Amino acid sequence: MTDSPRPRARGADKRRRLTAAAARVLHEQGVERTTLADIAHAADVPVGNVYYYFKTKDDLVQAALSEHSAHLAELTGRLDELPDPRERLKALVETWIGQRDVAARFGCPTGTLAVELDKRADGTLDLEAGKVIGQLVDWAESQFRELGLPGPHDLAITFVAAYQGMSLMANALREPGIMTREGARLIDWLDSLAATGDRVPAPADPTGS
Amino acid sequence: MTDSPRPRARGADKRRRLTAAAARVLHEQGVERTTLADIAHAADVPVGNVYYYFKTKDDLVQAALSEHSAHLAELTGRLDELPDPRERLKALVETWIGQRDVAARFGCPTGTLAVELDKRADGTLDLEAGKVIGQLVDWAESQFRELGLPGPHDLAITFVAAYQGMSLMANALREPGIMTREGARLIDWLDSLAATGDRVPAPADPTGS
DNA sequence: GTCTATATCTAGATAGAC
DNA sequence: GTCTATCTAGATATAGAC
Repeated sequence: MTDSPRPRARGADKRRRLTAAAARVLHEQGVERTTLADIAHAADVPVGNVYYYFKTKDDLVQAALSEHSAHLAELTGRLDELPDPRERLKALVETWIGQRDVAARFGCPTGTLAVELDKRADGTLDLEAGKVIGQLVDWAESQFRELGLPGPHDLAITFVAAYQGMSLMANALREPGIMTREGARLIDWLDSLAATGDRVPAPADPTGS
Repeated sequence: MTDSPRPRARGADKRRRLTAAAARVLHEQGVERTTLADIAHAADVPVGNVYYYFKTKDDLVQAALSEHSAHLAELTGRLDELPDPRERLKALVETWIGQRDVAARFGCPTGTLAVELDKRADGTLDLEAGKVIGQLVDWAESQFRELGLPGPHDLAITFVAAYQGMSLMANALREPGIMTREGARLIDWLDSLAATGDRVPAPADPTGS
């Protein structure tokens, strides 16, 4: 508030570098196998200096999750500019297919983080990754609702589950082609929706599809 | 070799207990967060004694994977007694739904293990969990082939990916209901197959499963 | 604000007594 | 064959010099 002569100019830069490095390295190596030295080295910051910007390792994990969340928000924000909700969903699948090589090597950044954090018994970060996945579900649900499809929430769950499933399989079997084939199948599924019912209401069919 | 008066009677028992405890605890806590003391305690074996049965921690992880593989083989072996391949697949999905609570808390044992091991850069165990998933894919592929459906391998990938996806989502969002709803959807999908193409012959296929 | 040196703690692994 | 005591490495975190 007082006139501080921007003493944190380079400091903020280092914090940003550490956050970006954490997001990348934690995705590649997982939380438990990654040391602070790994992140510091990737960010080109002296090891001991990390604690000036982040009090604990978990704070860095939280920062990485925020990074993923912001990245997702930016991506969906761009997709929102497309006029048709169905085209937005299909474009998202295309994005995933485009990242098939990294998915086959390291899996979905948020999904694999969720798997690892869910193993925690203490209530520290075990649900934080789930929130980011929930953010994606919410966005997808909005698209399905805008399309007038019945059960938009369940459709969104199915949609995101398909992405997580194909990412895990591509990763476990080290086959990027799984992303391509399952992605195409997912797009077909999006196209098939409402082709059956067409009209909006859908009397009383909670099962959908 | 000589007539040893079964000195390994209790020894073999302890090894079995350690393997079973490893499978359970590694599923619940993950590999990196689980200590040898955790496994020893769960197996009711003194901590230092573990090394008499397993040279390294990774040996215990491998033993847990073998346990999961054997469990899967036993399960599919029972399903193979059903006359119709489609019923076998549907019965498997029912089994998964029946385990929804543990899936929502800890995820699929093999799938979460695969996610964690895939993060390893060294070539130690990073592909071992993928082999167990491949074992499931192979079994499912046999069923689809026996049904005379085109592209049985890809169908098997889709099938297992759906399972992994719904397990991960149920786990990340802590909602067992996802297993129920997505499981029902998966069964509907199985029923819908071949409704399109009707089955092309494959009348007497000697290779079939 | 930045960084080095170091304290502390934990877990994997081993030596050797019983 | 069983178990205890201990060694050692490495990682988080801190104290304090610059």
